[in-house]
Amino acid sequence: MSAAAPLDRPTMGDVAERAGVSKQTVSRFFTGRGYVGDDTRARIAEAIDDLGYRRNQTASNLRLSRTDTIGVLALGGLVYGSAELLTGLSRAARDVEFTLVITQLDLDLEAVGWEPEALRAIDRMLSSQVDGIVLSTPVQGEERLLEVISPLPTITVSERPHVFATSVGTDSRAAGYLATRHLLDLGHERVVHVAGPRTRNEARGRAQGYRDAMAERGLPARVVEGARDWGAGSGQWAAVQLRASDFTAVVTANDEIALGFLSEMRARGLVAPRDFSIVGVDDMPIAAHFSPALTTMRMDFRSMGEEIFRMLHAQITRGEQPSHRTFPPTLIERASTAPPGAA
Amino acid sequence: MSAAAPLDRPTMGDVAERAGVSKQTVSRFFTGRGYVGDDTRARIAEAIDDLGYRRNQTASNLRLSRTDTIGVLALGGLVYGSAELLTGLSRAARDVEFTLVITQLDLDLEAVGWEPEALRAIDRMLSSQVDGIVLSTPVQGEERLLEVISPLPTITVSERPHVFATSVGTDSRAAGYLATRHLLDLGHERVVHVAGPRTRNEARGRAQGYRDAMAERGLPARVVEGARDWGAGSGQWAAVQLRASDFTAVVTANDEIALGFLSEMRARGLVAPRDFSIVGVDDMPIAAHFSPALTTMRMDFRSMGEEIFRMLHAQITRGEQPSHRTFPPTLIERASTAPPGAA
DNA sequence: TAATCAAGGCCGACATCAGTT
DNA sequence: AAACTGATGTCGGCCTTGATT
Repeated sequence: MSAAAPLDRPTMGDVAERAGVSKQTVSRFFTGRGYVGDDTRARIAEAIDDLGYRRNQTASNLRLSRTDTIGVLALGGLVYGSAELLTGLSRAARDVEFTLVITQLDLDLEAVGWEPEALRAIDRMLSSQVDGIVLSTPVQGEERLLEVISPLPTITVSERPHVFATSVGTDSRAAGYLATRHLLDLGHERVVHVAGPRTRNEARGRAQGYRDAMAERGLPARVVEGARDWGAGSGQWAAVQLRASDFTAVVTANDEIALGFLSEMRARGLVAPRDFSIVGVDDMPIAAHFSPALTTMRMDFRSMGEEIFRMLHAQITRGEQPSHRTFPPTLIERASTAPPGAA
Repeated sequence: MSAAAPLDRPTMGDVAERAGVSKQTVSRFFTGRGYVGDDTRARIAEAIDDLGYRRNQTASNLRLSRTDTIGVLALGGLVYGSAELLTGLSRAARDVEFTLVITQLDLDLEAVGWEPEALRAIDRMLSSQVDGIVLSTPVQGEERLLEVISPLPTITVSERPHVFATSVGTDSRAAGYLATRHLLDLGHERVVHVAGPRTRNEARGRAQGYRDAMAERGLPARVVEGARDWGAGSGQWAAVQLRASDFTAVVTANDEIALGFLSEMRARGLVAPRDFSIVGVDDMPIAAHFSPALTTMRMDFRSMGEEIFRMLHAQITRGEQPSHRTFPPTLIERASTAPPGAA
């Protein structure tokens, strides 16, 4: 059993020899820095074609101390938001011929001990000479990771400004606030909130927005904590904790949790919006197909991903200073909300 | 506006100088090839710590013509299956300290003209000296991509064996077949199939399995084609095409399509399993929270991702020959299926 | 003989600078 | 002076060889 035979790829020298020029000229052909005559250019192009030559990026990386690569550290599962964010990052990276090195650490962030693993991943990225790093999961404890990364250009997905890094985030507080306001404006007073995983900044922000909106009206807040993930199971579990008399409306930390909540309530014969109103957060494509179609806060994760990449790229290539930006959510009204007692 | 100041990282030479040894000794310290005395080892470790030294991976890559990196080309959206697959790949890669370079091309595979973009992405990966490539989306036309990649170790996610590459896939035909059999065994005879995007091999496999099962019983097949993606909208659209008298049961190409179908039927006052039975494919976590809980074919994409990586790694490090493997689906019975006319 | 370490060359592309027309 | 090309050195680890204890 032996390793696969090394592929003997042609080098610039081979191309040069075949084209009857020096390898430096071939290098100029590729980089565009310096003159290459039309005649020479044609011969080089032909030689490249004949040999099936392809530039060795690793050699270039070493020489230039630049890889045109950014590292993306995605902590936790690839749920809707993170997947969309990755899509946005990918698209923007492709526009400027950058490559994404994605490390997904599917760790339980609610448990302890995920940090060493994350630090190892960052260490590997730094070794690989990535030009910048995106820390794509807002989570308690990210500050320590950012310190390690600095002074490399860094962006963290976060709602609050950071010292070491540019930060970009959805405005989770606004999402929670606006969702709650929507229900209050419909006339609901007993509104509860089903929170997301407690170590996630996004979950905390949404809960805070809910609390602020309730406080504004002088109404008591009631938050169901205890979600271990962003899944429907958490919504089902939360529904089990509540009695129908406890509330007339619910704001859930995201759409999937809303689905689980709806499903459990339906098992008890309670359907929205007849028996209660419900608002989710995210506006996943499937939310429009829930029964009833879900009113929710749209978060444009994809655009955010694109913007994140562009800001990081600006830091890398133009030395722009760290800054902060948030993306506002939008209320999407569907069938799951109505005034209380509308039946 | 100038580019960010280059970070002057220490090199092995700096470490060597500080530790009072030669850089070759420091290299041995890292690679483990050759002797390094305990005394020297300790001094080197200290110097590394003092300087905050980190190995430059790009230099190593160049010298060794090996990057411990594999490229992953993900065509189309990051839907449930592909996201789970990535998670499996990531996990297995981490076990052996490999890095994933993921290129997600969010192209419309139903449209023409996506191939050049895919070829460019592959070209970039080959330039970066990846040790192997995973083509993670089963799609019509992948053969041409595989030819370009060869003779680099390659795995494609596919249900059928390939000439150039190892292939691993879910058994979509079996999924379609078993889902249909389940309905037939319950006593249904008018069973229709809502197909997925037609350029996807998985969609075709599932449809074929459905047809085979129907043919086996001498029953006429009816397939609703026309889905442009794997989303719930496709299911809703399909439901609009059908009259209630057309069928007593449905097999949808995946769970999301089933959700859209359920939602549209409910709008017409028809609910499963009272008025019709329905089976999905994938067993997304949310499927258990649909109303009714969805009977579906579980596809273990995550394990498949892990296995894919391991097979590719075996090819890379031990020169194993291309082979083929499929992962069987499992029927998960929930509340959406019942004998016909069970109401 | 085994353990330990250093000197020099090499991977492949690119920058610099010198040289030619 | 402008257009064009080639020789040499460099990026930073790692391998080979050989010397010393």
